[in-house]
Amino acid sequence: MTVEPPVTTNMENLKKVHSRSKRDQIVQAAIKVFLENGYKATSMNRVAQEAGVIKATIYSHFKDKEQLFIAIIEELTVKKIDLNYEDLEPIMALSPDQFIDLISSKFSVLMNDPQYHRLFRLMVGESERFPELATIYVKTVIIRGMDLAIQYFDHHPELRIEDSAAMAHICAGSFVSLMAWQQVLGGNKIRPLEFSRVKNMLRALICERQNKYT
Amino acid sequence: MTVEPPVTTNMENLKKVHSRSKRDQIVQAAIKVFLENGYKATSMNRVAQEAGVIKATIYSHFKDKEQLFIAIIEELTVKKIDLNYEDLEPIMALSPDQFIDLISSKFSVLMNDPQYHRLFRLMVGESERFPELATIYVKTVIIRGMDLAIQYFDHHPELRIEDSAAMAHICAGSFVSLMAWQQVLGGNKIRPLEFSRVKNMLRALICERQNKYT
DNA sequence: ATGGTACCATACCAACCGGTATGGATGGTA
DNA sequence: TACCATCCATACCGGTTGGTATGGTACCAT
Repeated sequence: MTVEPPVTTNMENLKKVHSRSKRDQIVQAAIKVFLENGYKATSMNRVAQEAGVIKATIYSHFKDKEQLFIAIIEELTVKKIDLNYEDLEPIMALSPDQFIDLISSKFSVLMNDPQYHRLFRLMVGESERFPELATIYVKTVIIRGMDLAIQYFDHHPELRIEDSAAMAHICAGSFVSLMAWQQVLGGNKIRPLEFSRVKNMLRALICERQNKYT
Repeated sequence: MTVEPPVTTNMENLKKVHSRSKRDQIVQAAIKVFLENGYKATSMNRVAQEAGVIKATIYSHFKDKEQLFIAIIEELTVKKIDLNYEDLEPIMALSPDQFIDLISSKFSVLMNDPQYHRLFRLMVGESERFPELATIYVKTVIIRGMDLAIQYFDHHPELRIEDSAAMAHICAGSFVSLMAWQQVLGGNKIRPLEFSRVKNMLRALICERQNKYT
């Protein structure tokens, strides 16, 4: 399977031998390999090769494979996806139509990002072996995203939404599950369901509710 | 532990007469070990030990590890979950309220079944390495379940649902994603969201729509 | 120069992997 | 009785795994 390590002396990168850039090299390589192969099927030799680094160098920055894995998951969640807390005021002022457009555009990005699909696979697949990482993912990605919708619904009593958290979940869950079964599980090749159809249906559910009471 | 001595007449089996119960032992053990550890982290030695069988016996029934894995996934989908096609007539006659109760009760079972959570983890986690298995899962589980809801909405034009497939997805997706982030990812320990709240919100969205036009 | 640090290259380790081989025990069938 | 397939037990195979050891090189601050 694995080929013998290359004999190329690679110093093509910066001569900065200081640790920070080396650590980043390792993390970036580990992200790629872990996302492609999962935890158990990823070998440290492969990570070292991908990083252009010797294996002992990895172990001088990370205690073991598990710590490296934790580091890359944190990199992919708290440091990257971490939904930058934009000002809430202008968002709260949006019309329901505009708000649907806003969150749709955010989920649409995830729909079309193969790397995010791999992260999703990894988080779900390893959630029993690494429950603390699943917790990080829930806290930094899921809850933060849903809180935005909850606040919006709470600020718009004219929508007559009795349970804003449940409604926020229905919105977010519809989009996430669409990505899961269409992109991650490959349902788009069996029975495609357009993102816009779900978006429009959600909009109808929310906005026609509004009309009913105005 | 205890081996069943009497074997019923297995006529349908052509080649191996004595093998059926052994094969089932292996499959059941493999289900347990694969669901607990994932594909790569499952060793054939461990499966053999769990089945109370020697490793060579496994290889006399299955060509290799991959074929055994495929067999257990098929066992867990087409042969087990396979939503038994009950008569559609009585279901189509249900009121929206009753229909929501019906599908809620079905998803509620999955919500509280740890083995199904593990199957979900396995399917999502291995969907890139075993796309054909993900396809089986989509065809036998997801699509069959959604078709029921699609037909119901199509049979109830008074609900004024413009896109029955999108609506069916919103219902199913809301429940599945709830299981995913509450049970599979452990969100219930961070921010619990009751199944009944989502159910009631969905009912409100569907039924109040009906009232509006009657 | 000196010492310290960060890295590379290679080799090495015990443990385990998927899978096979051999040889003996059992039990049903003819 | 003899046969034959199934299964057990053990040992074995080449290869890979996570992780370590050794020894050497380039750099940097003193």
